[in-house]
Amino acid sequence: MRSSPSTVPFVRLFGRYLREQGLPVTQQREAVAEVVFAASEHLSVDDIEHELRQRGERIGKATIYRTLDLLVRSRLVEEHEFGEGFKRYEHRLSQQPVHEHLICVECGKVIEFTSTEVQRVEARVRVEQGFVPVRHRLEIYGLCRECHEAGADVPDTGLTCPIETV
Amino acid sequence: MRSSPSTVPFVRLFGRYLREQGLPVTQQREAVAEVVFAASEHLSVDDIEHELRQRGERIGKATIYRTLDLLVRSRLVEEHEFGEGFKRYEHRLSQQPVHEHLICVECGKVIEFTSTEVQRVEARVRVEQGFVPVRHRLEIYGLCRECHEAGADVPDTGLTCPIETV
DNA sequence: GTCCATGCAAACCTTTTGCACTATA
DNA sequence: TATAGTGCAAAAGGTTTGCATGGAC
Repeated sequence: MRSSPSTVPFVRLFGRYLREQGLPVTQQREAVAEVVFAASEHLSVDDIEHELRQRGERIGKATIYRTLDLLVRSRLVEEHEFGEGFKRYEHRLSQQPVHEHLICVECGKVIEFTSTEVQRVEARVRVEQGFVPVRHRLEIYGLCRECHEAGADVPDTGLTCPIETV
Repeated sequence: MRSSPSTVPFVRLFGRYLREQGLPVTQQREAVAEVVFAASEHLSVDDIEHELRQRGERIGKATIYRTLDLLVRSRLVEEHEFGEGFKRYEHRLSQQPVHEHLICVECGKVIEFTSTEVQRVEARVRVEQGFVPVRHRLEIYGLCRECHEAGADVPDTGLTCPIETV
Protein backbone atom coordinates (compact mmCIF):
# COMPACT_ATOMS: atom_id res chain seq x y z
CA MET A 1 0.00 0.00 0.00
CA ARG A 2 2.47 2.65 -1.14
CA SER A 3 1.77 5.98 -2.80
CA SER A 4 0.25 4.79 -6.04
CA PRO A 5 -0.01 7.14 -9.01
CA SER A 6 -3.75 6.50 -9.35
CA THR A 7 -4.45 8.33 -6.12
CA VAL A 8 -2.99 11.61 -7.38
CA PRO A 9 -6.18 12.89 -9.00
CA PHE A 10 -8.14 12.05 -5.86
CA VAL A 11 -5.75 13.95 -3.64
CA ARG A 12 -6.06 16.86 -6.08
CA LEU A 13 -9.82 16.70 -5.73
CA PHE A 14 -9.41 17.05 -1.99
CA GLY A 15 -7.09 19.99 -2.54
CA ARG A 16 -9.74 21.61 -4.66
CA TYR A 17 -12.27 21.11 -1.91
CA LEU A 18 -9.96 22.74 0.62
CA ARG A 19 -9.37 25.73 -1.63
CA GLU A 20 -13.11 26.05 -2.25
CA GLN A 21 -13.52 26.28 1.51
CA GLY A 22 -10.67 28.76 1.86
CA LEU A 23 -8.61 26.28 3.86
CA PRO A 24 -4.87 25.69 3.46
CA VAL A 25 -3.65 22.64 1.61
CA THR A 26 -0.99 21.23 3.92
CA GLN A 27 1.47 18.37 3.62
CA GLN A 28 -0.23 16.54 6.44
CA ARG A 29 -3.67 16.77 4.87
CA GLU A 30 -2.35 15.49 1.58
CA ALA A 31 -0.50 12.64 3.29
CA VAL A 32 -3.61 11.49 5.15
CA ALA A 33 -5.72 11.76 2.01
CA GLU A 34 -3.08 9.84 0.07
CA VAL A 35 -3.27 6.94 2.52
CA VAL A 36 -7.05 6.85 2.55
CA PHE A 37 -7.35 7.00 -1.23
CA ALA A 38 -4.67 4.36 -1.73
CA ALA A 39 -6.51 1.84 0.43
CA SER A 40 -9.21 -0.48 -0.77
CA GLU A 41 -10.07 -1.53 2.77
CA HIS A 42 -12.07 0.19 5.46
CA LEU A 43 -9.38 1.86 7.52
CA SER A 44 -9.35 2.60 11.21
CA VAL A 45 -7.51 5.63 12.52
CA ASP A 46 -4.85 3.27 13.82
CA ASP A 47 -4.48 1.73 10.36
CA ILE A 48 -3.95 5.19 8.92
CA GLU A 49 -1.47 6.15 11.61
CA HIS A 50 0.57 2.96 11.09
CA GLU A 51 0.62 3.36 7.34
CA LEU A 52 1.77 6.97 7.68
CA ARG A 53 4.52 5.88 10.04
CA GLN A 54 5.63 3.22 7.57
CA ARG A 55 5.84 5.88 4.91
CA GLY A 56 8.06 7.87 7.20
CA GLU A 57 5.44 10.53 7.88
CA ARG A 58 5.11 11.53 11.49
CA ILE A 59 1.66 13.03 11.83
CA GLY A 60 -0.20 13.49 15.10
CA LYS A 61 -3.42 11.64 15.76
CA ALA A 62 -5.30 14.88 16.25
CA THR A 63 -4.37 15.95 12.74
CA ILE A 64 -5.52 12.63 11.36
CA TYR A 65 -8.88 13.02 13.06
CA ARG A 66 -9.20 16.62 11.90
CA THR A 67 -8.31 15.69 8.32
CA LEU A 68 -10.74 12.78 8.29
CA ASP A 69 -13.43 15.19 9.37
CA LEU A 70 -12.66 17.34 6.33
CA LEU A 71 -12.57 14.32 4.03
CA VAL A 72 -15.98 13.24 5.26
CA ARG A 73 -17.37 16.75 4.89
CA SER A 74 -16.08 16.86 1.33
CA ARG A 75 -18.07 13.68 0.69
CA LEU A 76 -14.96 12.06 -0.74
CA VAL A 77 -14.80 9.70 2.22
CA GLU A 78 -17.43 7.82 4.15
CA GLU A 79 -17.43 7.06 7.86
CA HIS A 80 -18.51 3.64 9.08
CA GLU A 81 -19.26 2.15 12.44
CA PHE A 82 -19.34 -1.64 12.34
CA GLY A 83 -19.89 -2.10 16.05
CA GLU A 84 -16.23 -2.55 16.89
CA GLY A 85 -16.08 0.46 19.19
CA PHE A 86 -14.23 2.68 16.72
CA LYS A 87 -14.84 4.15 13.31
CA ARG A 88 -13.60 3.11 9.92
CA TYR A 89 -13.12 5.22 6.83
CA GLU A 90 -13.55 4.36 3.17
CA HIS A 91 -13.06 6.59 0.16
CA ARG A 92 -15.81 6.86 -2.41
CA LEU A 93 -13.76 6.99 -5.59
CA SER A 94 -13.16 4.24 -8.14
CA GLN A 95 -15.91 2.05 -6.83
CA GLN A 96 -19.64 1.98 -6.65
CA PRO A 97 -20.29 5.21 -4.76
CA VAL A 98 -23.36 3.70 -3.17
CA HIS A 99 -22.96 0.20 -1.87
CA GLU A 100 -23.85 -1.93 1.12
CA HIS A 101 -21.77 -4.11 3.41
CA LEU A 102 -21.69 -7.76 4.39
CA ILE A 103 -19.79 -8.22 7.64
CA CYS A 104 -18.58 -11.63 8.71
CA VAL A 105 -19.08 -12.02 12.44
CA GLU A 106 -16.45 -14.78 12.49
CA CYS A 107 -13.44 -13.28 10.72
CA GLY A 108 -14.44 -9.61 10.48
CA LYS A 109 -14.14 -9.48 6.70
CA VAL A 110 -16.18 -6.78 5.00
CA ILE A 111 -17.66 -7.49 1.56
CA GLU A 112 -19.27 -4.79 -0.53
CA PHE A 113 -22.30 -5.30 -2.69
CA THR A 114 -24.91 -3.18 -4.38
CA SER A 115 -28.64 -3.41 -3.99
CA THR A 116 -31.36 -1.88 -6.08
CA GLU A 117 -33.89 -3.05 -3.51
CA VAL A 118 -32.87 -0.35 -1.07
CA GLN A 119 -33.72 2.35 -3.58
CA ARG A 120 -37.16 0.80 -3.78
CA VAL A 121 -37.44 0.96 0.00
CA GLU A 122 -36.41 4.62 -0.05
CA ALA A 123 -39.04 5.40 -2.65
CA ARG A 124 -41.63 3.60 -0.55
CA VAL A 125 -40.96 5.41 2.70
CA ARG A 126 -41.03 8.68 0.82
CA VAL A 127 -44.52 7.93 -0.43
CA GLU A 128 -45.89 6.05 2.56
CA GLN A 129 -44.37 8.06 5.37
CA GLY A 130 -43.47 11.38 3.80
CA PHE A 131 -39.89 10.74 4.87
CA VAL A 132 -37.24 12.25 2.59
CA PRO A 133 -34.24 9.92 2.42
CA VAL A 134 -30.79 11.47 2.25
CA ARG A 135 -28.52 8.53 2.86
CA HIS A 136 -28.80 5.03 4.20
CA ARG A 137 -26.88 2.22 5.70
CA LEU A 138 -27.53 -1.44 5.09
CA GLU A 139 -25.30 -3.93 6.83
CA ILE A 140 -25.87 -7.66 6.86
CA TYR A 141 -24.02 -9.54 9.55
CA GLY A 142 -23.42 -13.24 9.17
CA LEU A 143 -20.90 -15.81 8.00
CA CYS A 144 -18.85 -15.36 4.85
CA ARG A 145 -18.53 -18.33 2.52
CA GLU A 146 -15.10 -19.35 3.84
CA CYS A 147 -16.09 -19.24 7.49
CA HIS A 148 -19.36 -21.01 6.78
CA GLU A 149 -17.62 -23.78 4.85
CA ALA A 150 -15.07 -24.07 7.63
CA GLY A 151 -17.98 -24.99 9.87
CA ALA A 152 -18.19 -21.75 11.82
CA ASP A 153 -21.41 -21.18 13.67
CA VAL A 154 -23.08 -18.30 15.41
CA PRO A 155 -23.61 -19.06 19.09
CA ASP A 156 -27.22 -18.61 20.13
CA THR A 157 -27.29 -17.25 23.63
CA GLY A 158 -30.95 -16.33 23.62
CA LEU A 159 -33.92 -17.87 25.35
CA THR A 160 -34.37 -21.55 24.59
CA CYS A 161 -37.96 -20.99 23.55
CA PRO A 162 -38.43 -18.76 20.52
CA ILE A 163 -40.08 -15.50 21.34
CA GLU A 164 -43.67 -15.18 20.19
CA THR A 165 -44.83 -11.63 19.86
CA VAL A 166 -48.06 -9.99 18.75
CA MET B 1 -43.57 5.67 31.87
CA ARG B 2 -44.35 3.94 35.14
CA SER B 3 -44.36 0.24 35.94
CA SER B 4 -47.17 -0.87 33.68
CA PRO B 5 -48.83 -4.25 34.23
CA SER B 6 -48.18 -5.26 30.61
CA THR B 7 -44.46 -5.43 31.19
CA VAL B 8 -44.79 -8.08 33.88
CA PRO B 9 -44.76 -11.08 31.52
CA PHE B 10 -41.72 -9.67 29.75
CA VAL B 11 -39.80 -9.25 32.95
CA ARG B 12 -40.78 -12.83 33.81
CA LEU B 13 -39.37 -13.95 30.48
CA PHE B 14 -36.10 -12.32 31.39
CA GLY B 15 -36.20 -14.06 34.77
CA ARG B 16 -36.67 -17.34 32.98
CA TYR B 17 -33.63 -16.61 30.84
CA LEU B 18 -31.54 -15.86 33.89
CA ARG B 19 -32.61 -19.10 35.57
CA GLU B 20 -31.84 -21.03 32.39
CA GLN B 21 -28.36 -19.62 32.56
CA GLY B 22 -28.03 -20.37 36.26
CA LEU B 23 -27.82 -16.69 37.11
CA PRO B 24 -29.51 -14.99 40.05
CA VAL B 25 -32.66 -12.95 39.47
CA THR B 26 -31.96 -9.75 41.38
CA GLN B 27 -34.04 -6.67 42.16
CA GLN B 28 -31.71 -4.52 40.11
CA ARG B 29 -31.95 -6.72 37.04
CA GLU B 30 -35.73 -6.75 37.26
CA ALA B 31 -35.84 -2.99 37.70
CA VAL B 32 -33.68 -2.34 34.64
CA ALA B 33 -35.68 -4.83 32.57
CA GLU B 34 -38.90 -3.22 33.76
CA VAL B 35 -37.78 0.19 32.50
CA VAL B 36 -36.61 -1.13 29.15
CA PHE B 37 -39.78 -3.16 28.57
CA ALA B 38 -42.01 -0.26 29.60
CA ALA B 39 -40.49 2.09 27.04
CA SER B 40 -41.56 2.37 23.45
CA GLU B 41 -38.57 4.55 22.60
CA HIS B 42 -34.96 3.68 21.95
CA LEU B 43 -33.38 4.34 25.33
CA SER B 44 -29.87 5.48 26.10
CA VAL B 45 -28.17 4.36 29.29
CA ASP B 46 -28.74 7.86 30.64
CA ASP B 47 -32.44 7.59 29.86
CA ILE B 48 -32.60 4.35 31.79
CA GLU B 49 -30.66 5.78 34.70
CA HIS B 50 -32.92 8.83 34.93
CA GLU B 51 -36.08 6.77 34.75
CA LEU B 52 -34.80 4.47 37.48
CA ARG B 53 -33.99 7.49 39.64
CA GLN B 54 -37.49 8.85 39.07
CA ARG B 55 -38.89 5.55 40.21
CA GLY B 56 -36.84 5.86 43.35
CA GLU B 57 -34.46 3.07 42.40
CA ARG B 58 -30.83 3.86 42.99
CA ILE B 59 -28.91 1.53 40.71
CA GLY B 60 -25.29 2.00 39.68
CA LYS B 61 -24.40 2.61 36.07
CA ALA B 62 -22.19 -0.46 36.02
CA THR B 63 -25.15 -2.63 36.93
CA ILE B 64 -27.23 -1.04 34.20
CA TYR B 65 -24.55 -1.81 31.64
CA ARG B 66 -24.15 -5.35 32.93
CA THR B 67 -27.90 -5.96 32.88
CA LEU B 68 -28.24 -4.57 29.37
CA ASP B 69 -25.57 -6.99 28.29
CA LEU B 70 -27.68 -9.85 29.64
CA LEU B 71 -30.84 -8.48 28.04
CA VAL B 72 -29.10 -8.31 24.68
CA ARG B 73 -27.72 -11.81 25.08
CA SER B 74 -31.18 -13.10 25.87
CA ARG B 75 -32.31 -11.60 22.54
CA LEU B 76 -35.11 -9.81 24.34
CA VAL B 77 -33.45 -6.46 23.70
CA GLU B 78 -31.61 -5.04 20.73
CA GLU B 79 -28.67 -2.68 20.79
CA HIS B 80 -28.52 0.24 18.38
CA GLU B 81 -25.89 2.73 17.38
CA PHE B 82 -27.34 5.67 15.50
CA GLY B 83 -24.08 7.58 15.22
CA GLU B 84 -24.65 9.70 18.32
CA GLY B 85 -21.59 8.43 20.12
CA PHE B 86 -23.49 6.18 22.49
CA LYS B 87 -25.76 3.17 22.27
CA ARG B 88 -29.51 2.89 22.49
CA TYR B 89 -31.59 -0.07 23.56
CA GLU B 90 -34.97 -1.28 22.38
CA HIS B 91 -36.94 -4.29 23.54
CA ARG B 92 -38.24 -6.75 20.97
CA LEU B 93 -41.61 -7.61 22.48
CA SER B 94 -45.06 -6.40 21.42
CA GLN B 95 -43.82 -5.06 18.12
CA GLN B 96 -42.54 -6.32 14.84
CA PRO B 97 -39.48 -8.23 16.02
CA VAL B 98 -37.68 -7.43 12.80
CA HIS B 99 -37.96 -3.87 11.64
CA GLU B 100 -35.86 -1.09 10.18
CA HIS B 101 -35.33 2.51 11.22
CA LEU B 102 -35.86 5.91 9.67
CA ILE B 103 -33.80 8.53 11.47
CA CYS B 104 -34.51 12.22 11.04
CA VAL B 105 -31.24 14.11 10.82
CA GLU B 106 -33.04 17.30 11.81
CA CYS B 107 -34.98 16.39 14.96
CA GLY B 108 -33.49 12.98 15.79
CA LYS B 109 -36.83 11.19 15.71
CA VAL B 110 -36.67 7.47 15.02
CA ILE B 111 -39.49 5.87 13.01
CA GLU B 112 -39.81 2.12 12.64
CA PHE B 113 -40.93 0.37 9.52
CA THR B 114 -40.81 -3.11 8.06
CA SER B 115 -39.38 -4.12 4.74
CA THR B 116 -39.77 -7.36 2.87
CA GLU B 117 -37.16 -6.16 0.39
CA VAL B 118 -34.34 -6.76 2.83
CA GLN B 119 -35.26 -10.42 3.09
CA ARG B 120 -34.91 -10.58 -0.65
CA VAL B 121 -31.48 -9.01 -0.41
CA GLU B 122 -30.50 -11.54 2.22
CA ALA B 123 -31.64 -14.39 0.01
CA ARG B 124 -29.66 -12.93 -2.87
CA VAL B 125 -26.36 -12.56 -1.06
CA ARG B 126 -26.76 -16.10 0.23
CA VAL B 127 -27.03 -17.40 -3.31
CA GLU B 128 -24.69 -15.00 -5.07
CA GLN B 129 -21.97 -14.69 -2.47
CA GLY B 130 -22.39 -17.75 -0.31
CA PHE B 131 -22.82 -15.39 2.62
CA VAL B 132 -25.07 -16.69 5.41
CA PRO B 133 -27.03 -13.79 6.91
CA VAL B 134 -27.70 -13.82 10.63
CA ARG B 135 -28.97 -10.34 11.28
CA HIS B 136 -29.01 -7.01 9.52
CA ARG B 137 -29.32 -3.32 10.03
CA LEU B 138 -31.05 -0.97 7.65
CA GLU B 139 -31.17 2.68 8.60
CA ILE B 140 -32.35 5.44 6.35
CA TYR B 141 -31.29 8.93 7.37
CA GLY B 142 -33.20 11.90 6.09
CA LEU B 143 -35.97 14.34 6.94
CA CYS B 144 -39.19 13.25 8.60
CA ARG B 145 -42.43 14.63 7.21
CA GLU B 146 -42.72 17.34 9.85
CA CYS B 147 -39.20 18.63 9.44
CA HIS B 148 -39.45 18.49 5.67
CA GLU B 149 -42.72 20.40 5.67
CA ALA B 150 -41.21 22.92 8.07
CA GLY B 151 -38.67 23.64 5.34
CA ALA B 152 -35.71 21.90 6.92
CA ASP B 153 -32.88 21.14 4.59
CA VAL B 154 -29.74 19.04 4.71
CA PRO B 155 -26.64 21.20 4.33
CA ASP B 156 -24.42 20.00 1.52
CA THR B 157 -20.83 20.57 2.54
CA GLY B 158 -19.33 18.48 -0.23
CA LEU B 159 -17.46 19.43 -3.36
CA THR B 160 -19.37 21.83 -5.58
CA CYS B 161 -18.99 19.53 -8.55
CA PRO B 162 -20.65 16.14 -8.20
CA ILE B 163 -18.21 13.28 -8.06
CA GLU B 164 -18.12 11.14 -11.16
CA THR B 165 -16.68 7.71 -10.55
CA VAL B 166 -16.11 4.71 -12.80
C1' DG C 1 1.69 39.60 8.04
C1' DT C 2 -2.63 37.23 8.95
C1' DC C 3 -4.88 33.32 9.63
C1' DC C 4 -5.15 28.77 10.20
C1' DA C 5 -2.93 24.07 11.04
C1' DT C 6 -0.07 21.23 13.78
C1' DG C 7 1.49 18.61 17.75
C1' DC C 8 1.34 17.49 22.23
C1' DA C 9 -1.01 16.65 26.26
C1' DA C 10 -4.96 17.09 28.79
C1' DA C 11 -9.81 16.64 28.70
C1' DC C 12 -13.96 14.24 27.44
C1' DC C 13 -17.47 10.60 27.10
C1' DT C 14 -19.05 6.27 27.02
C1' DT C 15 -18.18 1.86 28.53
C1' DT C 16 -15.48 -1.63 31.22
C1' DT C 17 -13.14 -3.42 35.18
C1' DG C 18 -11.21 -4.28 40.11
C1' DC C 19 -12.43 -4.85 44.56
C1' DA C 20 -14.74 -4.85 49.04
C1' DC C 21 -19.28 -5.80 50.37
C1' DT C 22 -23.97 -7.78 49.90
C1' DA C 23 -27.64 -10.64 48.21
C1' DT C 24 -29.39 -14.72 45.77
C1' DA C 25 -30.40 -19.59 45.72
C1' DT D 1 -22.99 -21.24 52.81
C1' DA D 2 -21.23 -20.94 48.19
C1' DT D 3 -21.55 -18.37 44.39
C1' DA D 4 -22.46 -14.46 41.90
C1' DG D 5 -24.08 -9.43 41.84
C1' DT D 6 -23.71 -4.66 43.32
C1' DG D 7 -21.73 -0.12 43.85
C1' DC D 8 -18.18 2.82 43.76
C1' DA D 9 -14.31 4.60 41.81
C1' DA D 10 -10.66 3.98 38.82
C1' DA D 11 -9.28 2.57 34.26
C1' DA D 12 -9.76 2.01 29.51
C1' DG D 13 -10.35 3.26 24.74
C1' DG D 14 -11.62 6.22 21.16
C1' DT D 15 -12.18 10.96 20.07
C1' DT D 16 -11.99 16.05 20.92
C1' DT D 17 -9.99 20.28 22.53
C1' DG D 18 -6.71 24.07 24.39
C1' DC D 19 -2.72 26.24 23.59
C1' DA D 20 1.90 27.52 22.10
C1' DT D 21 4.40 27.01 17.91
C1' DG D 22 4.97 26.71 12.98
C1' DG D 23 3.35 26.84 8.13
C1' DA D 24 0.22 28.25 4.21
C1' DC D 25 -1.24 31.95 1.40
